[in-house]
Amino acid sequence: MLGLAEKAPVQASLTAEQEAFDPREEKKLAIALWLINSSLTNPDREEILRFAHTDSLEEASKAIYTELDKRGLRKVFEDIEMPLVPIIEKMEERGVLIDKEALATLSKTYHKALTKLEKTIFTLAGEEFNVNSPKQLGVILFDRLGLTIKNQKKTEGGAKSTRESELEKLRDVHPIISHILEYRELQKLLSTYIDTIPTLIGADKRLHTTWSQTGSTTGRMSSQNPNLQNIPNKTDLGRAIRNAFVATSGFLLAAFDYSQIELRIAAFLSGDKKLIEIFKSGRDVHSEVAARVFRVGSREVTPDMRRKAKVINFGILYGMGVNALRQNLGGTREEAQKFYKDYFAEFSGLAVYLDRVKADAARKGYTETLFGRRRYFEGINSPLPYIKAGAERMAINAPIQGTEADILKIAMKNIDDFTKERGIEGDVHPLLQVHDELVYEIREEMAVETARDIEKVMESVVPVSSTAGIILETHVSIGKSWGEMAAP
DNA sequence: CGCATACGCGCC
DNA sequence: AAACGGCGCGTTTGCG
Repeated sequence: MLGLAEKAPVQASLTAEQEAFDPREEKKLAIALWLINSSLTNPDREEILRFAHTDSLEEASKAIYTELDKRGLRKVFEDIEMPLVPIIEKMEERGVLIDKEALATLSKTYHKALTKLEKTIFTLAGEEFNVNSPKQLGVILFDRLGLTIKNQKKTEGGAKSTRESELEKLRDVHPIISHILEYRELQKLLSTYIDTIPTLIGADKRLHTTWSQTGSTTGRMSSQNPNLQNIPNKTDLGRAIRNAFVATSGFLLAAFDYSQIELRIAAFLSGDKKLIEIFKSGRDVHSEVAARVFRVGSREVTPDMRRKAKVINFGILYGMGVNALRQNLGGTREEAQKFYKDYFAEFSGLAVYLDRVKADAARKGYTETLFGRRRYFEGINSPLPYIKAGAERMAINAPIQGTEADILKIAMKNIDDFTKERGIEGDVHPLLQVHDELVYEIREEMAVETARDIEKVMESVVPVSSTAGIILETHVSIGKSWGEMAAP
């Protein structure tokens, strides 16, 4: 059947030199290359060789390190990324203990509820269909039941979207909607977490994710098989999954998170006087921002004013425009426009900074974090407005998210150093990194004391002289599981 | 049948 | 239309 010429294996043959090249050196090369061009996430050997237009790793090595120095990335490489390599290896090796029975219990409960919801949905729809299929669901909702949404969002492929934010608009229009939303939630929790995690547990009853040190364009880490950076936290049903992430006997879990770290970074990178003052005051940032934008006293801030301030505060970090702001706030375009204008009139230092980041990115082609990590932007000078605007949003976010990534990576190293200095490496094990949070397993009798020390180590990662006096406030909580943690 | 894509959604 | 940055992944669907 198969001719010999067909299906010839397209395997790149390894040269003797490539065979002999130290795998650890190759791993370092991959990291160096990613620092040079962070679009190349998780670069493989092929990418490394392609960069230097060679089939010799030795040659590629020279080219890559030369380029690393040329772009001023040596310090990021040596001081941030290299020390992290063995730490990540230890994290992968140790893994995190999973309470399989807890997940089995959840599975039973949620499957029962799911089946019940499905029945109700079929009754309300008047027929059976696959609720997991957006296509079939769309037919039921928009054709058979004739439900309509004004300004109905379309999907990439042109179909009427059934995503949550659209269904929310129909919640009060038809009783099937709330059931579908509940069904979606349970289905997601079961298929992605509750019924999948148990299949990935090792003989040691622990979950060993694979961490990617070079997994994002901004400097962040990523996690795969499974992704432990998106374990549910928002809803009670989802958060219950965290109860299954437990400490080994004789240990406790300790979670440390940097409070509002991205906004703090935006404050000191921009040098915005008022935002800096708010953080230095130690008060609630969203309330204080609301007070200033709406020109009321701190005590006169209503929950709705705070909510709006929170939306725009987060939006800033992502380069959000007026339209996206309106989308999030509800309300009219004019209201959103006024709010947007008032915000930047008040925080003018932030406005100037954001413009400067865009201008610098356009001029130089890249942005830099506090520590010099770079991200390049293909489309920053594109004649196509939407391409340029897209690149500008990424450019605004990159120094902020990237500085956060730098800080977390340095924190991991400094905590590792701290435990070695104390001679307690065997009592303090890093388990997880979730972008602004670190989770450790610490020997029970020393957990509280050590947690307080680690908290201080984290707050000292960047000297206040570099943060305009803003403290990188860190919160710690301790518990037997990731789901039931409390301040010590 | 395996694979890529569309869609949707979990986290920060 | 979309209009907000960064990830990984499950299910469905259509294709070869």
